[in-house]
Amino acid sequence: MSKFLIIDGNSLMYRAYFALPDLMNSEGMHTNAIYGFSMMLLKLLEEEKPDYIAIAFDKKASTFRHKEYSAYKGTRQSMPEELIEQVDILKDVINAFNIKTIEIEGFEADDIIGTVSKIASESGMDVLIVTGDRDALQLVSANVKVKICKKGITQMDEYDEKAVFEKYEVTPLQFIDLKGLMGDKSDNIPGVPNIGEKTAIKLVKEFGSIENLLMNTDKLKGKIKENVENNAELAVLSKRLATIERNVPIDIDLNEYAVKNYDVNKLTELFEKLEFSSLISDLKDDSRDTKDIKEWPVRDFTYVKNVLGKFDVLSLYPFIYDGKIKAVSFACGDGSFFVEIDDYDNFKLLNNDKLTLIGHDLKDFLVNISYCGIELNCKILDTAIMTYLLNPSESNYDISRVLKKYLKEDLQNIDDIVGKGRNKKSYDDIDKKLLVDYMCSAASNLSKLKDKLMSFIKEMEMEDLLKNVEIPLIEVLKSMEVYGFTLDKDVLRSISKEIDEKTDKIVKDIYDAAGYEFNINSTKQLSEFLFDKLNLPAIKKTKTGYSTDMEVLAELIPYNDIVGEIIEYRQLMKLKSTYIDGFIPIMDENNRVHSTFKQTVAATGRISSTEPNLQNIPVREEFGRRIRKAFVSSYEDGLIISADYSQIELRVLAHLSEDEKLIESFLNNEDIHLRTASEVFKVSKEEVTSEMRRRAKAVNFGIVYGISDYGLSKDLKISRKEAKEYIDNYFDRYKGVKNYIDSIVKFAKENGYVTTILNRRRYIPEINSKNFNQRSFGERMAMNTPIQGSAADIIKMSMVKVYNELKERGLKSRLILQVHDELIIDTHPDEVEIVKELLKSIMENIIKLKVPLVVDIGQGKNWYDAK
DNA sequence: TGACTCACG
DNA sequence: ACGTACGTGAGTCAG
Repeated sequence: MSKFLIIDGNSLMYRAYFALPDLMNSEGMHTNAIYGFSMMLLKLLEEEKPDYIAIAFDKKASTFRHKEYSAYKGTRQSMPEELIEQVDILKDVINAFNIKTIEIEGFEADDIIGTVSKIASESGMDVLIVTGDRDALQLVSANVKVKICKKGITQMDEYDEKAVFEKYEVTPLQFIDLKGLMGDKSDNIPGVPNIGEKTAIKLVKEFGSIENLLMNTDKLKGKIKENVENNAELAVLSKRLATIERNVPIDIDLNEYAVKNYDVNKLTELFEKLEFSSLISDLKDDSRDTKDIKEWPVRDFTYVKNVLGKFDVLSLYPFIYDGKIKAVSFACGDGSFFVEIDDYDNFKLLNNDKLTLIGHDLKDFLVNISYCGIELNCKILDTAIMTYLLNPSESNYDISRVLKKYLKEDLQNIDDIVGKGRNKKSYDDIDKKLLVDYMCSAASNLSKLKDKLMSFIKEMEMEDLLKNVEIPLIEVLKSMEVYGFTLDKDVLRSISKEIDEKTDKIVKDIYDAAGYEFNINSTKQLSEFLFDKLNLPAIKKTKTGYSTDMEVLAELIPYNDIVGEIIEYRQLMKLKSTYIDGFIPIMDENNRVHSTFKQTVAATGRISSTEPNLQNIPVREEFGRRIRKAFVSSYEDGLIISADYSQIELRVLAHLSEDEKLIESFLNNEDIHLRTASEVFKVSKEEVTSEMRRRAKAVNFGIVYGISDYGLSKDLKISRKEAKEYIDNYFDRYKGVKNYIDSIVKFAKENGYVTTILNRRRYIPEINSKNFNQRSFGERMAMNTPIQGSAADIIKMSMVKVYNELKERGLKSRLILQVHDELIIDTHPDEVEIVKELLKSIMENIIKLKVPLVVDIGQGKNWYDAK
């Protein structure tokens, strides 16, 4: 926990002045207060090692207490001449220590200390108050301690709650009552006449507070009773005067009080003038010790420039806050340092093709600066992606987790520094020291992390995958994100209107049928309507009640016409909320939406798309498919060109399994589902009906997913027995596939993982589980991952090549989207033919498999027409 | 925040 | 006997 040291400057200055003999330098200047103060400061810094420090001073002005009691501090003598002449120099010394002072018009140091200690302790710091005044004991709490000068200038007593109670037998807050009763000569607080420390302690112990005492004076007797009763008002006033104000209206940024190295040169110069030779030698010793450890590694871009002249590998870790890069930490052979960002143009310094930038999630950073027009041509390496390759099933690749796992480095969690949700701090409120520490340790560990990860990657033979696919893909995805997909708002609006009209009618019908109004979006209320009101049969249960999903509703259609309307309502609401209401507000000034593509999320190696998800735009149903009419080219008269791999997963399966029949089918460019139907149903291809083909298609899907009779039976709504027959027939005809599936499951059981064509690896610990479900799940993953993952490998390779080819040829057309087996190019009208040729030749030839890869190209003025 | 539902390959 | 098809992301409700 951070420690905030706050010093009562006036109090310590007086203490030093009175405790030391009258020292003078050769110029005849009095120096004892400065000397003593400096001694105390050095000692405190060394012993307490605070993270933050501030020194409070009284401000010469009438304080609020004078307004209440004109005699307040009336007996105090004015400051002696010999001390006055030291004040300004002392403040120079403090300044050279790089310590900030706090003075506020109208308030005493006490009140500043009371307020600052409250703020600091409330923000979770430990506070240590140093003063010569016992009054401060009232500020002691669980995380506030007070150090009080005892004798001379070096001896101090430290008080926590327990120590206060042990010594004075009252709580810190009762200290105020104590002073209210006994008064204080030095502050001229009157108190109650004839009540001294002894009596005051007795009374506070017995009654708890002055207020309670005054309500119970009947329990007192003799002189004490008389005195208290006659001076009730005085007691209350005294208490108020003795109470340290803890809510002084100050606007304070605790970060500004982070401990910094003192300015050795300035301090030495001052001490020389003051002739504090012993302190000068202390100073030098200390500064050597602390310099390395406590160096405040905050630099600017001039420093970055110097570093870049010396090193060709640089680690970078940015702090992106509210979409802006607020700061960056760098690390290189010279150590690590932190730079606040005021001008993105400074990043142009990194534009150097000899430079290798190591980062963790570099795309975030590159996208961010790209929006400001800055493109870097340096080489890059990304430790997040490396970690993902080593194990793509992790739930996240936060830097703190990765460093802990691979380097056993403990890094504070960034959420603890910045805060989360409604506790998120404003940038200025973030503890700068923690942030700098966090970022510098992140950056300074990246290079070591990279080495470690690289050794594992080489061991697993994933170096090619990393260097030829995943790393180059960063720039491709960055470009896709920054470029965006252009939408036609009018198309969205007109579909929206159409949906509104339809749903208005449907909602009325449903309410009429129910006889009451309810929220159709609520599964709970909908199931009450369906299963209680209409008494329809509840087919499926969920954890929380009866299911109302599509499968259930479809079966309920024959029972009541309203069910059809409910289904339609659901579909329309989904379209409107997700694809229209969800998209319009995120369009930029050029009518584009910018998705974020995630490279480290899908365990199979696929990329995913978020905010918005452009990989699930409707296509299966005609009405929803019309949404795609809104996805247009950014160019006047430009086209959307779509290039999709035909049956890529089954082709991959043919390649991996080397199944003769499957290979033959693809070599002959057959209708694959038709062929499967003729095999499974043991008829000639001419005899295959559309229903048979539909079922065979489901069987093929099942094979890719890791087949089970249960899953197939559910999908086709046939008996498990029948499903099992299909599967048996399939495996009988496609023996190569059967062998492959058996062998991949066996491999996974023995090795604990499976791999793809490019050696991408996924661990499957579930495969040896004793739990049947877990184990079956593992087996299906073992079957599906090499297929889905290899397809992902292939299209990723194509993306890199298509992107580079468009770039090298200086074409205006852009790769803007990937949907697992499909690439979308926003095509300039002059480049339609070249783009189509380029796509087809690159994608079909990106890798040589045992079957050909076939790419279908579509084009149109929008995505709908590009099919 | 988790559960449900549904959009895609 | 067991009881899920593989991989994702987003909107909505309800507690």
